[in-house]
Amino acid sequence: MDTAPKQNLAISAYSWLKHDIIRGAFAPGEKLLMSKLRDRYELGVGPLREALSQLVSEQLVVAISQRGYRVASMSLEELHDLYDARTQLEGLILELAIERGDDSWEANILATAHTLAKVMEVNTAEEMLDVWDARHIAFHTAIAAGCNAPHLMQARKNLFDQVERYRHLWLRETVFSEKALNRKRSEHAALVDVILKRDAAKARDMMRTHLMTPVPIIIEVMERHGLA
Amino acid sequence: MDTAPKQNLAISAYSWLKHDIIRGAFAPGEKLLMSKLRDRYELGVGPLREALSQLVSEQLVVAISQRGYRVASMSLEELHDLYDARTQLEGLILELAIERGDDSWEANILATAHTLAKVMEVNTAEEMLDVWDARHIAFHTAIAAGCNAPHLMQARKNLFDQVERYRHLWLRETVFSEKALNRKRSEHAALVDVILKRDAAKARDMMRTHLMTPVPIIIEVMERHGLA
DNA sequence: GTTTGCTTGATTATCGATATTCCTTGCGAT
DNA sequence: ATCGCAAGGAATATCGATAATCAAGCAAAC
Repeated sequence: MDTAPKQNLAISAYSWLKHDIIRGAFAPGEKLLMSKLRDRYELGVGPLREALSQLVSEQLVVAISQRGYRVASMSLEELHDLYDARTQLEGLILELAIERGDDSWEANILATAHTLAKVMEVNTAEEMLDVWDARHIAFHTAIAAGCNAPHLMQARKNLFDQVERYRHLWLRETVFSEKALNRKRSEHAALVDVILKRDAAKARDMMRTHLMTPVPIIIEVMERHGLA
Repeated sequence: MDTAPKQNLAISAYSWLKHDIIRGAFAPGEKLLMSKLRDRYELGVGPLREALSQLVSEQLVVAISQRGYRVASMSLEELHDLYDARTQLEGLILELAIERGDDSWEANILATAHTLAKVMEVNTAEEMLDVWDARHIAFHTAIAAGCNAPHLMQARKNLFDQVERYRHLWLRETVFSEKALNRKRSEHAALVDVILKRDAAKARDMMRTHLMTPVPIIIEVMERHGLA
């Protein structure tokens, strides 16, 4: 059967708002007028407030009582803290995964790495970006999943959602550069190699370096866009 | 001036609901009828839905579209995963804190440890529980704060909020037992000692052991209460 | 010239009413 | 007896209207 989940408007509003905030359709710090949001999404204030409440929990939006909602601001300081936290957490999770991962974990890493390595047959540039990013995320998630700790994975996802606004700045620079893509390709191959050899210390260091490479590019883009 | 923050009803509803869920006023898995919540807190459905949305983000409540909200269930499986995640994360944060902590970090640890060690002059049993718990949390938070990574601290807090329902089961058993309290006291003293010596590996092991001690007690209480 | 207070328009916060969806129960057919 | 289905009751989801609050502009006073 066609099990159309029939989700309620608050959930839809949440998805759309999150998407638009991450993609930069709303500027950091921008006030989110209920009247504007009503027009844009054709929704009542009820569902909107529910969606915004959830985004406040995720720290993509800040609420000021009696004064509505604003998009969370971005700063170099937060960028550094986010990537610091993310790098440390991903390193921890990777060590656990190497300690705990089983055969199907290894198989999934190889499968997702393979899929990621051959993103070729795409049409438009936007599609390229979406496809590469989705497979890139799937690859890293497959690695992390070996830690066998759902709540650590949840914490990882929370951090990732927060960093995604910054990361998206980097993505546009990388995906459209053959050179940058090739560099990522070889980094991923080296990572897989070390992980399958279960060399935890080396894998952790490589992962940290790998995760940190976007930071200088993001800083450059932020300064260019006057965000810093 | 008396800066009464004048927070809106949704925020109040969030605090009350969270408090009541953690303290077990609503059973795990219990359906949260809007009509009942309306009566209990004397609020409209709007603020309630906003509060519940946030609790869904924190995974203390689950929402099923078109079918309302339920308190998140509890299980031995989740208990083990939560404590695993928490222990690993707290260990990571402690290592970072030992590497990065400065003089004022050390001072705060000593200060909060001292305050925790002498919880004596309390009146009622309930007050004892609240005071001891607050100081206990302050002590551990002071240790963690040395990592100097706000977003890791946020991830830590998220995990803590989720574990608090389980932890509360343990708290009632521990705080009212002079023997258990003494054991915690000496563990804390030993922890402070090792931390100030900046012995990261040993400190991490001790911290993990310390955090894990409640687990068997919680399992016992859960089985007694038919939660498992 | 700066500050204070008032007025007015704009915005948020909340509730009650309505529409939609879900769940149970009971009846009839197989 | 069991299954399917329809009807009624219960609960959720949403909107529009109203009340409460805030922000800007102007005027008068110091």
